[in-house]
Amino acid sequence: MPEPASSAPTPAGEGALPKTYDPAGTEARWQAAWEAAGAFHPDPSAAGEPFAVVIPPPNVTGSLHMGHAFNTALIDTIVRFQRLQGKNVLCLPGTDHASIAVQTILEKQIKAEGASKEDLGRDAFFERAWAWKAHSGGTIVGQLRRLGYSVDWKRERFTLDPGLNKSVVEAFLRLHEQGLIYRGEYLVNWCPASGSAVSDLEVEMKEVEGSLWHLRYPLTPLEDGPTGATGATGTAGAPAAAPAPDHPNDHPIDHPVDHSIDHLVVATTRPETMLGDTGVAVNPSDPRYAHLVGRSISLPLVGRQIPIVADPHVDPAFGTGCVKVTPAHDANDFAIGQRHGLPQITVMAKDGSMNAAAGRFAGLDRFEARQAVVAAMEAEGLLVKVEPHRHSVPYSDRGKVPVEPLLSTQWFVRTEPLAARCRTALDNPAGAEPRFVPERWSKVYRDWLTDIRDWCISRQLWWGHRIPAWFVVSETGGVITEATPYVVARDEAEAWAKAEAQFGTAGQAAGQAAGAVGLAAAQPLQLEQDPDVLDTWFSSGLWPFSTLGWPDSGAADLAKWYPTNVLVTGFDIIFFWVARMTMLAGALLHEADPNRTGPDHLDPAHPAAAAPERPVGDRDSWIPFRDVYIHGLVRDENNRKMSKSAGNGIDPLLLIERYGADALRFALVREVAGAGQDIRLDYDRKTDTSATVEAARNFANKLFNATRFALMNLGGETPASLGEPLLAELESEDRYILSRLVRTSSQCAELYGSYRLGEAAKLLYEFAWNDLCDHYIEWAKPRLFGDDPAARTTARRVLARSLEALLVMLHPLMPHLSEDLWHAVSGAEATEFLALQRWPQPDQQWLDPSHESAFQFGIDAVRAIRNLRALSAVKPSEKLPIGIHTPTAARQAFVVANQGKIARLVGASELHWEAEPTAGQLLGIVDSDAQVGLTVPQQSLDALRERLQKDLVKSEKEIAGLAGRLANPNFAGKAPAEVVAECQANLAEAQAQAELLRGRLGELG
RNA sequence: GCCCGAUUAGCUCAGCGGUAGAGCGCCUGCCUUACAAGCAGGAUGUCGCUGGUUCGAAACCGGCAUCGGGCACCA
Repeated sequence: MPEPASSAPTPAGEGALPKTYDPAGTEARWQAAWEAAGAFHPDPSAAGEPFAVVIPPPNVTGSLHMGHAFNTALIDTIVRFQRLQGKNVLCLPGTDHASIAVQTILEKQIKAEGASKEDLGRDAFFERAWAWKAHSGGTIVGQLRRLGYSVDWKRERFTLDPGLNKSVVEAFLRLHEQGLIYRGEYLVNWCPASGSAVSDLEVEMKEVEGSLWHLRYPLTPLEDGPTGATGATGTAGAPAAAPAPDHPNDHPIDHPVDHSIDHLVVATTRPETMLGDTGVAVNPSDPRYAHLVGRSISLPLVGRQIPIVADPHVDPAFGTGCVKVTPAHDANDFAIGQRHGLPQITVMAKDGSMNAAAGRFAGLDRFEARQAVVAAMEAEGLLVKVEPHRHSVPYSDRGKVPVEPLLSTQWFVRTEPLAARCRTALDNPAGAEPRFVPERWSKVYRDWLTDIRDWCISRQLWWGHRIPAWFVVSETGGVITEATPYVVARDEAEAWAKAEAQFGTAGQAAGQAAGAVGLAAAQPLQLEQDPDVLDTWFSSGLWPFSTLGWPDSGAADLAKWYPTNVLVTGFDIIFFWVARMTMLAGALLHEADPNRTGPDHLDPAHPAAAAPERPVGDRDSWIPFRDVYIHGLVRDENNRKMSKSAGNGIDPLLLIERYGADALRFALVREVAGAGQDIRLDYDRKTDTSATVEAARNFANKLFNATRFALMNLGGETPASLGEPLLAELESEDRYILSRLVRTSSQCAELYGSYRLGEAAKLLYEFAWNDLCDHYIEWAKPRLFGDDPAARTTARRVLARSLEALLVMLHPLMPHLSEDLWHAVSGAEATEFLALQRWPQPDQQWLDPSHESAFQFGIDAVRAIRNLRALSAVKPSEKLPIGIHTPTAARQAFVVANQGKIARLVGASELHWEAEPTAGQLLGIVDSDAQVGLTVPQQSLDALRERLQKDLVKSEKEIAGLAGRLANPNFAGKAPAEVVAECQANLAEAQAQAELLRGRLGELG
């Protein structure tokens, strides 16, 4: 016995064995053993087809929930299966720094201490952040280990570690060089709570009950109206001036031009933004207002003269058909403003309060300002009405407050060229890249890549990758503005070099070095690194290659394992993550060329360079993963998505402690049969129990006991020492289980390989519980318990083979249990691992459906007898004479050959067989060709009669259906011949059975 | 508004052209020396509704209903 298996089954004779499996000790032991042996630390130069998965790095925001356990169970099942296929498997773990989420947590903590991050300063803040990372990351890694994740911990990465920072900087630099990153002032989603810009994806629309305020905007009288004011909108006048004469419908006759209009009414959900209005827009084809286009409005409360412009965006049917235009605070207005050259006036500060441009409202919070503006308008008699209005408001995912569209200078990734490349890959005629499983998600992915908007990647945060751009602040008076020139560089030294080359005057380098030495240069060069950091998803987007060593293309891991084989993740991050990875890979690895010069050249001396890896020239092989397996979410007992924020998450460790990691894993995977569908976990919060996981735990225990039984009956032998079963010596149940084994091993491999993991789990469950335990072992017991050495050896061989193969196949799903039991059964050294064995290759000769069906008759006959016994009043323990009646020679032979086994299984004092039943027996029907009979006192026949009646009704119903079908000439004419034949056979069978049933009923009276 | 799922036994879900399955639960009986976390036997469904295609539909197509999700969004 291997030492690690202290609580594992031990061969008979070593004293009392536990009757139940105790997962806790076993799981911890094997996790330690695997890791100590480096079992999952692959060598890129080793042989074997590469198979790589990078795990979705969990955020270091606390601990993992059931969704992570689910993802882990799926990935680990896949990679363990591939390892059993003999591939050189890398499964790379890591965690994500989650800028905004972690910073939010930390700031909350700091605030609770009565301070701010500015009070602490960057250095002290980072100390806290890294301490937090160590704590949370440690918890997470501990949880992943506890699940038995077969990842390579030596390659564990963190998105903010130095290696990944190098990738991030390099990626930024190259994208910038390619013109795919730009900086500029645009309207961005501003989260006042976190004080940062966020991307479109981090904004969630929420329906709220708001109000629609109708405000009166007086027209500036013509004589006062500085006609020059309309000059800026000159372009707008042209299309709006006269409705096209060839579109008479555009000019309804019941809208006579009203020259008495002296004001317009606009409707808004955000009255406070009126302070920043720079125009009012109407639809160009709206006859009510066409004549006013070009006139001016005197903006109330502010007094600014703003033009009336004509813009097709305005829906004449909504409200009054007049829209106030606030280009600096609304995306649509921004676009209108651009089209008409309207100024952009920002009236809010970055903390969500009103700024100086808001005049007397300055300093008020945006929501206070809303009330104040409404009150002021009302006081001036300009509030026409207020209507309740249900509408969507953009909320910040993290900050949980409405985002403010705000003009701000930020960095952006130009996404369209990247998205176009991804769309092309998806349209690859040789097969979509990546291939989504289930396929329907590719549509979601494509839709998002179509009409994509640029990606704002800068964040006004501290925790994250600092943007590798240095501003030449000496060019703009020592401050950073939108106009400040900058250089993008790998580090500060390179930044200085670049800046000098572009802007340099002699001496600034010395100035930098010496600091205090003031040179007489009129304008010494001053550099200042951008204080902002990058969106976390920018670094996550590099994950499949940054973790493998990119941009160092001499990296052996990159050469061996890129592109990875499959990405396994939830549908909720297809946009955030999957699409970002493919887009960034497209920009950074698309041109991958082994001959390129510079730091990326592949050193021909490196072993990876010579290894015959997958062809680099493969079309679109830059796509970082061949398959994307999208799984559902874990929902709670009330069908709600489990999440931290909803507070309904379940710590997987609770269930692991109660049932074991293998049980939890098996339960999660078994539930996933319909790939991509959400799974519901029936978790009882009061008792911390789950029937689903409990069932899996019971399955684990069943396997444990089956192995215990085997060990007690293999006489200390192992599959290897016993040798292969010999075909000539096999008995019915041997033929049955071996044939089932051949089919199960190939079906199961097919299911695992095509990500139908739930089906694989169910298949193995049935094979183990039904075929092996219920049927094989029970039928083989007489030989195993008997004293015929030859027969016993054959049964031992078959049992040992089948059980060992089962444990291998089960290993991806229940790694610890299978590893433990495999050691016990195989007698393998403690230094050997099931995890590194090969998928079973049972002898194809064993496959024999005719033997399977022959044995199935035995199963059916036993069941029929047991059923009959249950109906009779005979005590279960009482042995009695039993007969099996069948005219078929093969079946008679089967009964003869298995007489003792069957007698044992049905509690027969004597088992006889005859073609026809003898009189005086209580008879049960197996099928039209076989009956079973008990010799019992004629009592309690009512139950039997009832049963037979029921069967007869069923039979007759079947006959009616089948006969009806066959009577239809179209059926006989059009259905395939084999279907018709089958139908006829079924009918004959049903008729024969009905005949027997009637006979029995007749006898019973 | 656009797109996508789901609707099958009491519950959770498979099945996706040949006439309905599993697990749990339920009923009955068993401490049968691997396992009561077990064994044996059993019951349970007009497969959401409605048209159509087909010899044949739970499955394929159209419509409807209910539930859920995603995207977009007019002040």
